[in-house]
Amino acid sequence: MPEGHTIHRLAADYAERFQGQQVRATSPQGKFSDGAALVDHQVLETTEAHGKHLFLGFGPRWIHIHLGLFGKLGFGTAPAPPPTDTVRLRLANTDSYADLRGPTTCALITDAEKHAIHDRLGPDPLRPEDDGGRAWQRISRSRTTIAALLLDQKIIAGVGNVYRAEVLFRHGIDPYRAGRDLTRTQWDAIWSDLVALMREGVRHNRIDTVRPEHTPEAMGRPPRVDDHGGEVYVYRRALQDCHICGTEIRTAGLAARNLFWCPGCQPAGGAA
DNA sequence: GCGTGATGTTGAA
DNA sequence: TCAACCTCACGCC
Repeated sequence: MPEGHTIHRLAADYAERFQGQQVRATSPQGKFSDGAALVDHQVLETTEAHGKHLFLGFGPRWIHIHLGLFGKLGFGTAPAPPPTDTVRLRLANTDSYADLRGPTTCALITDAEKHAIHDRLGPDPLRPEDDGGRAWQRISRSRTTIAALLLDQKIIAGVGNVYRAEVLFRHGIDPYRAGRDLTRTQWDAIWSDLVALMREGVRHNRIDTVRPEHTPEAMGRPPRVDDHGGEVYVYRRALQDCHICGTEIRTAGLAARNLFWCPGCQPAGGAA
């Protein structure tokens, strides 16, 4: 279940196992048989991620992968077991295999098509050359809520529902505040925080957003068991008490997703 | 075994 | 705003 950090991690995982080598490519499920046939026995030259989009470079063509909500990648050591019939794409070499299941997108594309995808994505906190200033130009002019803007991949690429909720909490910002009512200073702090949080996410392959001084150990609470594996302040903690101020965490639908926030720490119209 | 929901996006209404 | 799509893990019977 992927936000941008997962995709960057997967790009590195593919590279580590297959880059510079010929791969065997198959589509046991059959939905990508033509594409797999075209890259079978080709060398995987490079891998790349932009936001939640993953690109595997085979000469002039790319495999474009988007996991969507359900997509999963499983890596393993050879010998690969017989694939189940939900495997959209299996890459394999003598040492490793990688099984892709349930992606929203798995398609062979040209360089031009890849460029078009980059062009419609905003800056990605995990791409070193990307710049949050580009996002600010859109946000500072928008009447849309900051919570909706953070999920808009045209504005900022790679942030998903967990990072959205958590970064707004960390900066004490009411999710319903309009983009144009943020200050440049607040946005710069959010962007640099996302850069740091998502880099940690790539490193540990999970989302942890709780500051050291707020960990259960530091606050004398029992160890946290968040069902998604990371330590967070508000994501999926509806009706539980905020660890910082004790207010009940709230949830509501926003931009077709479940939003979580603490009304105490993120007051409406409040200063951050 | 069945129903539900999930870290996402697109396209039609 | 809503349905559609893709898969799987979990809770409940």
